[in-house]
Amino acid sequence: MKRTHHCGELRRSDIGSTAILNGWIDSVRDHGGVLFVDLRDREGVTQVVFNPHRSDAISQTLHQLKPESVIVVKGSVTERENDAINPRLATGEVEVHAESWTMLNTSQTPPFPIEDLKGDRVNEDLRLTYRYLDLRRPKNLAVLKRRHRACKIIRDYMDEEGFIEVETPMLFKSTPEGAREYLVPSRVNPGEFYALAQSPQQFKQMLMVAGVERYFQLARCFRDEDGRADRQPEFTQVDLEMSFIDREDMYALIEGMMQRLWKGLLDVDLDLPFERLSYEDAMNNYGSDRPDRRFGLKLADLNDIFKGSHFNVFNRVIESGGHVKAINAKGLSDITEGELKYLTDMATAMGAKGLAFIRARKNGPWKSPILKFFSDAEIAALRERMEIEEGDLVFFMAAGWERACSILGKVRLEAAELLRKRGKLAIDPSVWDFFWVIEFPLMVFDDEADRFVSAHHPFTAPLVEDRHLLDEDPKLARGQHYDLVLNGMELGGGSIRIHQPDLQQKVFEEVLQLPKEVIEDRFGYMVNAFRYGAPPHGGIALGLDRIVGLLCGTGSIRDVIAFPKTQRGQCLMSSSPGPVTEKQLRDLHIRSRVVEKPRR
RNA sequence: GGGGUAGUAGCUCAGUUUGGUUAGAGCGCCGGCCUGUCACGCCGGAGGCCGCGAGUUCGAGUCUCGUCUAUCCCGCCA
Repeated sequence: MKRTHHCGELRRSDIGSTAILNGWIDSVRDHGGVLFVDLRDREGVTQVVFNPHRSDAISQTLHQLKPESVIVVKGSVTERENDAINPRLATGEVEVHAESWTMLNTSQTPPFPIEDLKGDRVNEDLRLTYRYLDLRRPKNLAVLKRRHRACKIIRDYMDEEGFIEVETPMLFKSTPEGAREYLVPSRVNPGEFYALAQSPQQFKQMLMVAGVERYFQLARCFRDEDGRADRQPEFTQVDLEMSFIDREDMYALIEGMMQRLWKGLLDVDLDLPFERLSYEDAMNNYGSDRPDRRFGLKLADLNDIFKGSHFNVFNRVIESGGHVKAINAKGLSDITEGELKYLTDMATAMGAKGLAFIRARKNGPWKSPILKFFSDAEIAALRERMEIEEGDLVFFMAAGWERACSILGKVRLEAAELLRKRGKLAIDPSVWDFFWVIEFPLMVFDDEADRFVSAHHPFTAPLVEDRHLLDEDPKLARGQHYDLVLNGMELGGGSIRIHQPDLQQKVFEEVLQLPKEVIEDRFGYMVNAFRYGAPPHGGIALGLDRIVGLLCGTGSIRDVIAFPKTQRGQCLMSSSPGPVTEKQLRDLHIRSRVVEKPRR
C-alpha cells in the first residue's frame, strides 16, 4: 500500500475519497466500542477512527496499536460532526475511517514523551541520548525544515549575486596562533598531523588569487575550545570572499542576505542599511564590541568630573591615562547582598580591584563605601551626569580604558538581567537590532606573550588613513574589519584583506614579530601567491547556527543542530569520542599517555 | 583550569530547612470497563542503588567531604 497523502494534508474537499496514510501513532484513545488514533508524520497529524464492529479482522488487532509504532492505514475520508471538529488540527474537519491497516514496525515505550510541550521539559542529556526520538517532536522537525529553508535562501541569493560554491579541505595544517585545533595524525607521514580547519580562511583567499572572484560555502569549521550555549566544537559558517570590492559592497551584500532571510522565514521587513558603530563608540557606551542595544543602561565617562579629585583611587587612574566609567542600574537599589557579591566577584575575576557603587535608597541617604571621599561639587556633578534618582544603583570602574569599559559592560548585562527578573526591564521580542561594528584596532597588545597579536587575524588590511601608524604606533592602527551584530550577539565578522605581499610580510615580521622561519613555514605560500597578481579582496564568515537559532527563537544552537555535542564535546547518542585499539594507534605512529581508560 | 545550578519511579517534580514508622504526586506503563474522543473518562496494579563513594550518627533521600554527569558563566574562541 503506497501512501496517497501526508498526515497534514487531508481537508474538507477530500471527503468521500479513500486515503492511505503512513505514520507514527501519536496517541491512542480507546473507547471500547470505538478507538481513535492520532497518526503523525513529518507534515502533521490526522485522526484515524477504528471501529471494531466494522470487521472482526480489525477488532482482533487493535490491541497492537501503541504510541510510536509505525503503521500504514487505508480508509475513507469522512466529515466530522460539528461538535467533533478539532479546530487546533489543520486536518481537524475530517477523519479517516480505517478499513484496513498493517503494522510496519512496533515501538518500545519511549523513554520520554514525544510531545512538544512535555518534551521540552525533559532533561537535555536524555533527549540527546535518544536524539532520533527527540527530533520526532514536531517542533524539532520544524527546526530542521527551517534550517533547510535558510540554507536554500542563502544559496539562491548567493547564486543570484554571482557567487560560486566551492568546497575547501577540512584536513588542513595546524595554525597555532588561532583557536585550539583538532589534530589528525597522518598514517603515511609518520609523526605529522593535519588539523581540522577552524575556517576556510586561507583557502578562500587563494581562490581569490585563482580568479574565482566570488566564492561562498556553507563550511563546517572545527574548534577545540570549551563549549557555550552558542558554541559547538563543529559548527557551520556562511563563508564568502569577493574580489575588487570595498567595505560598502560587503555591507550591502550581507544586508540583502539578512533582509531576504528575515522576510522569507519570519515575514519581517528589515530596514536597510544597518547602522554602523565604531568599536570605540560601542565600548564607550555599552562596554562591549557586540552590544545589546535593546535596553539603555549606557556607560558614562567621568574623567572630566574626577580629574584632580581628592579621591586618589580615581585621580591616580586618570593621571596614568586610564578612565573612570560608571553605569546607573536604574531601579536596582534593592539589590541583595548575594547579587552584589556575585557582581563584585565577576568584576574581580575580570581583573577589577573591586566594584564601587552608590545605592540611592528609597527613604534614606545614599549608601556607598566611596561617597565619603567625594566633594560636594563632585556629588552634584555625578547626580546630574548619571541622572541619579531614588531607587537607583550606580556602579563605578576605574581602570585602563578598555578594561574599565568591558568590565562595566558585563555589569551592565548582569544588571539588566537582575532588573528583568524583577519585572523592571522588558525586551521587546519583535526588535531585530542589526548593526555593524567597525574600525576595530588592528592589533592588541598581549600581556602574556609580551607582543602585539592580531585582533582579528593577520590578513586584515589596515584602514588606508591608518597605514602609516604601522610604523609609528601600531596599537593605534585600525583595521578594515567589520562585525555583524544582532541583539547583542556576534553573527559574524570579516575584513578587507591585505593583498600586497610586502605589506603582508611587514605585518608578520615587524608588527606581530613572528620569526622568519615561522612565517615561511606557515604563511610562505600565501605571501608567495600574492606575488602572482593577487586581486584586492575581502570576505566575511557568518555563524549559520546562530542565525538559524535566532530565526527559530531557541536559546541554544544545540537546538538547531541535528546531532549536537555536549559541553564536553561528546555525542551522547553515538558515544563519541571513544577509545581506539592499540593497533590503530600503532598504525598512526602515536602512543596514548592515558594509562587508564576514562570511565563513562 | 575556576565559579554557580541541577541529579529522588520510564518522564516531570515534592520530600532536604528541623536526620526518625512502609519515600509520595501527576503523567506514562500493565490489566479491566467504556461507541465520539482529541490532555478522553472510570476501576485496579506494577514500578525506587533517593547519581556514585566515603564519613558523622543508635539511625542519612535529608548533615559533612570527595567524585561523576549535564547545564550556565569566567578563562579560552587568530
